[in-house]
Amino acid sequence: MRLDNMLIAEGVAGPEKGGGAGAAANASAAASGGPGQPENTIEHSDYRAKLAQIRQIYHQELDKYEQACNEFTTHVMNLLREQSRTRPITPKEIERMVQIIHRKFNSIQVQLKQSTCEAVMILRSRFLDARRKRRNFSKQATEILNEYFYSHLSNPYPSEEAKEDLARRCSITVSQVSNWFGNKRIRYKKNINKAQEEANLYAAKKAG
DNA sequence: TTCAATGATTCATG
DNA sequence: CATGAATCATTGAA
Repeated sequence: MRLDNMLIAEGVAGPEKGGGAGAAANASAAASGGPGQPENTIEHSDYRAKLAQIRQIYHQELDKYEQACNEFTTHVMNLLREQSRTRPITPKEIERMVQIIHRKFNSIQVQLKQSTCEAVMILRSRFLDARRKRRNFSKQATEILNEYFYSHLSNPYPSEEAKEDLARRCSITVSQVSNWFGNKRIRYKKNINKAQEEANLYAAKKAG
């Protein structure tokens, strides 16, 4: 079942009791290619804490259902035993009854797995989104980038080498340099008036 | 707490 | 694939 694999892969659900056949977990770890560096440690432990919380709730609910299922089963068995005094009841009939009950509770558990799976997916996407870990660049870094931008205002498109150089000097990645220039260009164009002050500022700085 | 600035992502284009 | 545009999510100052 896909749901089980998913939950197991996230460490939410343990192996099925009774020794289910273990299916190969296909790693869907699509490396984002970009600056998705595994710069965790703190972030990651936070992630795992929340994952553990989900796991705890999951097992809690699972136990609850299992217990309820057992209770209900014995209850029904007792009823059947009473009835057996007034009419014949075959073992087949009892077995069928038990199966029906188990199927019902099983479908409830599937729902539980589904909602747990959903919660894990949401948690994952939230932690995978780098926009949530945004930090502003250092003052000097923006200084360097602005200096380049305004001294190449007629053609603010740094070559790959220039990007690498800027990245090195700013202690950021080339992707971040590209992002910065992408944002800068469009935001400069958006209101030239205000940006003009900045342009003058950097022009003066260069002259001085 | 509000809000502009800002870094990152998504989507369309060529 | 690089870019522009729109949008998202966080930061930092008012």
